[in-house]
Amino acid sequence: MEEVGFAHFSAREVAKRIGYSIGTIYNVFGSYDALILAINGRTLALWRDYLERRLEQSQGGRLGHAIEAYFEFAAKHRHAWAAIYDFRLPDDLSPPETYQAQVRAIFDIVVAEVRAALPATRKGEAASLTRSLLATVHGHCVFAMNGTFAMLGEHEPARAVLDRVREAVAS
Amino acid sequence: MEEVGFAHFSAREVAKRIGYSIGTIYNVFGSYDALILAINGRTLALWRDYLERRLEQSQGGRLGHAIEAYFEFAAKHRHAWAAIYDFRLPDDLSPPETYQAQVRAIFDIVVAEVRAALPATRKGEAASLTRSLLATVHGHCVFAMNGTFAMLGEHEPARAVLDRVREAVAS
DNA sequence: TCGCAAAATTGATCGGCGTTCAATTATTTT
DNA sequence: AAAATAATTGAACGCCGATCAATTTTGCGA
Repeated sequence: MEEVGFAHFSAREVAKRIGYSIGTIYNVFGSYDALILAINGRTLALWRDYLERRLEQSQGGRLGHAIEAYFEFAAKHRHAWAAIYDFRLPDDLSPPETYQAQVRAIFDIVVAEVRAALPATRKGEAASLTRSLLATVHGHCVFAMNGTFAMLGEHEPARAVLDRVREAVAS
Repeated sequence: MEEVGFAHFSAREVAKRIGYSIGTIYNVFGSYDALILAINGRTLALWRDYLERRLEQSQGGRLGHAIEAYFEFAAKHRHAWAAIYDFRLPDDLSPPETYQAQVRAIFDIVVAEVRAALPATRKGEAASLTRSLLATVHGHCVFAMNGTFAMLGEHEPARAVLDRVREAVAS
């Protein structure tokens, strides 16, 4: 996935590379979708690790470092990161609980940082504000990675989104 | 595309539905990627029309109406809208100029609204701020459409993003 | 109207994909 | 060693994007 990206990823190629047959892949994962979900879940775990390590070695400006971690991970693992969003389950299915837990684990890390950055009177907004700020950072990261920002003449997406986050926390 | 979504879209099915053979599709569009680009370009045009009409019948709170238009269009044309972002050209290619012009046309409409909402002293920031706010709205729309917000307990994404936009314009 | 060059259209063919499942091989248990 | 269980295989199916020689349709000058 990392190498070829979501569009050119194939279960057959996975089988070839690990020295098993295509049938074994299906015995283990059950379906193509489940294989993708397993890979994306693993990517989320790597992403959380990356974020945690990046925050460990951070003293001040922790929100800024969290944003940098978001952009850096997406840049270092373009294809694997994009696959998280390129893949969509059929409308009538939800991701497995283990997958949802991975998403919430990343969310929880960021909530703690946002809450710490908020004045005492606003700490109750932390969860709601974090959802919004994650979406904000994600939007900037998407436009940075897919060329939309380049098309519109934006060359400092990380700085732009940090401005947005600071405004929201300070408002 | 509208009907089956990017993942299940196929040039062969298009040929079947319009009563031509697969070969003719390739003679006209040249490649699968070019066909997708043509469809996505058309979706962008529909999107711009939708935005323009929505702003025509708007007196005050025009930025709010623009955001609503973003969300409404994405919801009304889920699959076609998602296809704009699901499709990625090979890394060494840029979208054709006509496609880029469609993107800029939408951008220009929003810049005018942002500029109008900005105090005189800040109108110079309009372009840069609009790029950032478009990314902000896009991020919220993505999380609303792909279930991330539902997973995290956010049920009013449009309200949240309007808060962000107002903060940025008023900051 | 006819003949013919240019343009448009076709669909068989190729290699590759997700998916299935009867057959086979390997492992464990008795 | 034999039987039972588990793991693995890969041919077969229908679909896909892509190609291109063969065919059909169109346009136009004589």
